[in-house]
Amino acid sequence: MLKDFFLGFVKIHILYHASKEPIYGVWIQEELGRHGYRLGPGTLYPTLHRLENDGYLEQQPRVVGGKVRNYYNITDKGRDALSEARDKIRELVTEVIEEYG
Amino acid sequence: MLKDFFLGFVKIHILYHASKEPIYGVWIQEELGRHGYRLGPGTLYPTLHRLENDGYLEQQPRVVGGKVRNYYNITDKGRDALSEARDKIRELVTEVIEEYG
DNA sequence: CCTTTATTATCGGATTGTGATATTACAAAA
DNA sequence: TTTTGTAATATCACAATCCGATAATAAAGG
Repeated sequence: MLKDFFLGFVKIHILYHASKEPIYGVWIQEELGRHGYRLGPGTLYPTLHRLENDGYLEQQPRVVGGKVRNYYNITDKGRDALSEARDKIRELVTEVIEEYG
Repeated sequence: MLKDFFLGFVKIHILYHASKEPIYGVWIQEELGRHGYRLGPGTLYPTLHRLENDGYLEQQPRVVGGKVRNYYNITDKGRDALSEARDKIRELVTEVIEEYG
């Protein structure tokens, strides 16, 4: 079910949060959990790496409480993708959900 | 880009249209094109087959103008998935797009 | 040291995505 | 009744992705 329909949603959530402030793995995992998306590390980290590899995010490791955390910031390309995603979401909403039409 | 974020959107569009009336390959391909989603037969048909295989759609072949067309209807499971998708879309909208918040 | 805790990394196999190409089946034309 | 045209669907092959399970890392506290 996640895979079938909602992994794109998850990626857009990630871009959105990264556009507000730097994020890191465990934090975004919990944030996604609050939205009902439960993904394990085997899905989460490859996804972050791919978003980075494809140029949507960039890494910025920091030491916090003695532990290294890989913070991610959104890139310009990521902002563009987020902007396009917003358009597509609006379209989807007006098509599929009547109340916003 | 399609693959990275929007294939779930495409599948939800398909479920939505199949919930309104029976659809078939070329028609939904053109309909998706109107929304800016261009997918070739190598993506479209396996996607339809998978949706059928997973129980979201069911086939109903008809002969139209002498040609066989595989019409697809949505199933109960498909309606459930569409309903869940609507919830997730609402959530995504209020989170990612301020004007609907 | 050893243990705990937080965080990130990797592995393996099944599934999926996709461009290119082939197939089907009927209609119309020859 | 063979050939040609055409709308629609099917398949192939290979790369990319998904994801549970498991491992690795590194610092803090004992």
